[in-house]
Amino acid sequence: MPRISESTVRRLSHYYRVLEEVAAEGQKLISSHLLAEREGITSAQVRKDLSYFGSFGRRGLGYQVDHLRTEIRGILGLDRRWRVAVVGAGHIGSALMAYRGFASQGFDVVAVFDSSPARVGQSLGELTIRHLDTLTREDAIDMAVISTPVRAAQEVADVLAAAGVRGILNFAPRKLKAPAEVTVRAVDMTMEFESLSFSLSQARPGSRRRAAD
Amino acid sequence: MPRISESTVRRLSHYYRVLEEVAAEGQKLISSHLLAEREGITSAQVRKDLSYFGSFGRRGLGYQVDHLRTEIRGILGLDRRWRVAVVGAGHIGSALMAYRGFASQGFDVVAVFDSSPARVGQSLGELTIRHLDTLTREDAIDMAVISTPVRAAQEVADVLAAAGVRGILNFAPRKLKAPAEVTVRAVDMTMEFESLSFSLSQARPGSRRRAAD
DNA sequence: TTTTGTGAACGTGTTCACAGCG
DNA sequence: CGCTGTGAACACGTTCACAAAA
Repeated sequence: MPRISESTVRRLSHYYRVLEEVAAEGQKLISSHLLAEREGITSAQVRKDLSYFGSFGRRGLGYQVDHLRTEIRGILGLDRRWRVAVVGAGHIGSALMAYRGFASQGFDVVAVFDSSPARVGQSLGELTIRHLDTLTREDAIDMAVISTPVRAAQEVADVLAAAGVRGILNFAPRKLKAPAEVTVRAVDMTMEFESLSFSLSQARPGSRRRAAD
Repeated sequence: MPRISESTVRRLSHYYRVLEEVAAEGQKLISSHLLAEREGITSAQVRKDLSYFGSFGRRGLGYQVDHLRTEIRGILGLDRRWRVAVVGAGHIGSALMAYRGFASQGFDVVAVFDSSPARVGQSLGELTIRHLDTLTREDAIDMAVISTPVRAAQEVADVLAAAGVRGILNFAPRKLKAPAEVTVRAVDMTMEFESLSFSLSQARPGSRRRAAD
């Protein structure tokens, strides 16, 4: 099996979502063309992505929805539950915890940490906010969300790595250093806004105020 | 000027951030090597990225921090202010509005919308929540954040496009269709978690419970 | 000598196009 | 004939390596 690109993984998530919808509609079979349709993807891309993991379709027919869904669930590691910690119980951290969708997909937020003495001990949802110092390997955290201020982010990442956390989703706008066995993914809102700003600036050099009347 | 890749724009954001820091430290000059250092980028990449827009450095010397910062600010469109709307005053929408960093970078949240009758009329920060029906071109919104439930997202995007909004940052886990003149960027938390799940599953086939002792 | 700016080489991901199989 | 699976062609972004300039 070749190395799987990040784009392929993202598309697998997408296929999985489509399969869930299609399954809910009672559809039994689906073609690569139909799987591609909703995204801006080609059917060849779908087939290529899937081919990295096996041959799941039947020539002339397409893919069996239930079967493919099970396969992708396994590939993505969604056939188990993941223990998630949120570090930084500010706005973003709280927003994430409030989002119900995660639990249904296998992600259980089992701990929340904050460094503010005022916050520690308070409850957030069904959890009590803890100080990060109390995190141990016994917590068996699989992945963590860093939603702290940027200046604390690297230190938090170090503590997490030391506690055996193997996946980090970083919301702080700074590149984090982490050991090779820790996967770090970043969501950088500032960058997203700046990308939009760039696109909007490029689109109509000269007229910058509003869209054409 | 060639088409600029998304990765280049993201790196420009990074360079800009580094330049801000370096300028604050009073540094006058910086080399491509130093600009690259903090990210996992090569110095050649930095020079190539910048070369798409002009020749900002001096051979043998490097780049003047202030000058380059001004140039990148212009390239990214950060030399003006952008009128931003938040649609969906739930957890994520509120979290974004509470984030102070945006205003300082030129992004002013000037309107918040929600469809819930209970929410409309309430105040959020310094703004009063409005129904999306009241959005007009007169609001002169440049870009909008969609932080509604997924089922409403496409309809919201249509309304935004019709009101002349030219940039959308979509937090709903669904690909949005929009006219060519509207730039859509997506932040998909579910996909990020699933990517982590994939990485963690791949890392140690077999042992799935926790990191090695 | 230092460091930029850039064509050329390289590597990686996407698309094409068709063989293979139902 | 349908549609998948896949090598080959292609497109695009990154890295190399060096000429040009300070």
